[in-house]
Amino acid sequence: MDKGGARLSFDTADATATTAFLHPKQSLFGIDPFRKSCKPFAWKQVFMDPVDNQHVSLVQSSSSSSDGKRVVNEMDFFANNRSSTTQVKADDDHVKMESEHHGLVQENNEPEADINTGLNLLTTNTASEKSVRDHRIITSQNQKEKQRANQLEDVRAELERINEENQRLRVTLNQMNSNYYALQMHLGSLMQRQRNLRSAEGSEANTEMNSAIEEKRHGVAIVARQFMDLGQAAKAEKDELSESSSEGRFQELSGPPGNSIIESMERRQKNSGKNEIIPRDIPSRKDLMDPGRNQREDTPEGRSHQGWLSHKVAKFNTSRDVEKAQETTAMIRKARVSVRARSEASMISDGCQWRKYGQKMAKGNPCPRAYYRCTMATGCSVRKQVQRCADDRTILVTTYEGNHNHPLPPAAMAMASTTSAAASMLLSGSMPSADGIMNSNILPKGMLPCSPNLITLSASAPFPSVTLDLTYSGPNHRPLNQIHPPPPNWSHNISSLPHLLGHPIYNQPKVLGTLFTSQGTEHPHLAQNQMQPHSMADSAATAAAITDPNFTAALVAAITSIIGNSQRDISGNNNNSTSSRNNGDNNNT
DNA sequence: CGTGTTTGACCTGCGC
DNA sequence: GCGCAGGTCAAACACG
Repeated sequence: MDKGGARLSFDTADATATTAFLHPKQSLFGIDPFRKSCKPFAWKQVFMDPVDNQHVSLVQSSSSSSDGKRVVNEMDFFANNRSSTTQVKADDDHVKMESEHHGLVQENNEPEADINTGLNLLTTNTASEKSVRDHRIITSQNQKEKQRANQLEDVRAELERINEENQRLRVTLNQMNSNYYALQMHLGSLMQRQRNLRSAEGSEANTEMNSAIEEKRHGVAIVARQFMDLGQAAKAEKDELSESSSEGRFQELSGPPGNSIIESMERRQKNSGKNEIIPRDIPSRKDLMDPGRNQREDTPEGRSHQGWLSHKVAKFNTSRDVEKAQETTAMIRKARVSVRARSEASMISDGCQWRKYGQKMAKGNPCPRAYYRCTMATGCSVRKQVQRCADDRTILVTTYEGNHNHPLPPAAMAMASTTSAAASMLLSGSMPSADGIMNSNILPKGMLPCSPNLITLSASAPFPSVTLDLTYSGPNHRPLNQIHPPPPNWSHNISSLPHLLGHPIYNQPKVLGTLFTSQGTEHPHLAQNQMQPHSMADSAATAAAITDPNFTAALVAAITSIIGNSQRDISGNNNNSTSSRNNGDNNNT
């Protein structure tokens, strides 16, 4: 029996249920008064073995037998562990309690059984002793009530504690799920790139790749850890890793998906440079952490902050590399994820805190574009633009840029992870070649910006972007997970890929292989080289990421979060006074 | 008085 | 070089 007592609940055949809380140190003697009032000769008894404090018995007496004998039912809950025997004896008007009674084993349901309640009480028929016995019974009942109340409070407190624990675990689980989805996509992109490299390089490169695979395995584990702790911790981790591993490759593998834009851009640079090694551009990272600094970083003072990887910079610090690094910086900074959602509110709730720093009238749109900066941490580089769609003003287009350098609240995790994963997918998973998506525009014209498609990739200048369309609520629009036949031009239409969602069989490398094969070649590298600007492989790789059911789940989580928050936002904004100065803006979400 | 918003000025990149 | 458009800055302002 549990140390804190046991809760016994019986539902006997005659529909009487008795519940008692027992303390191991206490033997209980309980008589059901209600039942007794109905059936004067029926009673129940619950008691505990005083010897081992673990033996609990229920004794039930019934007056139903026609010959006047009581039928006693005993339930022994610990019969297997039983070392001493407690006997139960029922009598017409009293319970005889004997002192220590050992050695006699009485079978259940045996009438005329002796009773040993273990209370060490001697009972007779004298009035004084009866009153004493009654007093003890009452005292026992009072104690039982107190015990019960205490137990209830304990249980209640325990329940609250468990509930809190549950909430924490749920939050943790959500975070881990999001991280998992992002990681999976990241891994898929890495494997795709590995495949390309393997085919492109000779046996020497293959040897190198094998070591990379080993590093990758290690790196992925580290990725998971890093992704849980974005920001300085990840930065420090990278620093540490860079000292103990082969240089560039390991770093790119160990980057957390949250920072995968950076990694991806560097990968892009590598690939575009025909595998030449590009230095990890320090300003680019710094730029992400503090974009306002990027205009000042040309000064020696600005460069003085680059020390944490200066030994690498010196290694590859050619003017060409610097130039490429600057391009990388720009690309990283420009990589964007747009979210289209229907909202009456001026801003969708994404769990972060934002400060408006500007507003501008954009050409071709009567609605002003608002500029926000994340204020959850000093130096956080994330910015977002909020603008209503010109064609449908109920649609709010929110464009995110950059990576948070701080832990996110649970409410922000879904959106942040989704946008980060989308950006990662855009910049890495779909980029087997350098020129792939950047020089192509996968989208058919007219996809942007108000199409009802879920995901839209655009690599058109000046920066790559991915649009998550959450306006899928129309009656003519199908649910996300519903299976659709792929449209004929699906390979060029990433936004139609959600039509394939719901196929659980996909695993990204297989999908990639299948897609390459379906293109008519089994050699990814060959396929890549044969690709048109509207790259099939690019599309396929991205398709693999998007069609991953896990990505769907991440998206759905984000959508749910957004919709829920958005609706709360709406009601919240409706409560706000219609402040003209705020122009309906509510920065704190 | 601190915080956040507004808004005109300024900067930057790009196309011509 | 010039003009345009997007993006950012920062002083002024409003609000609690």
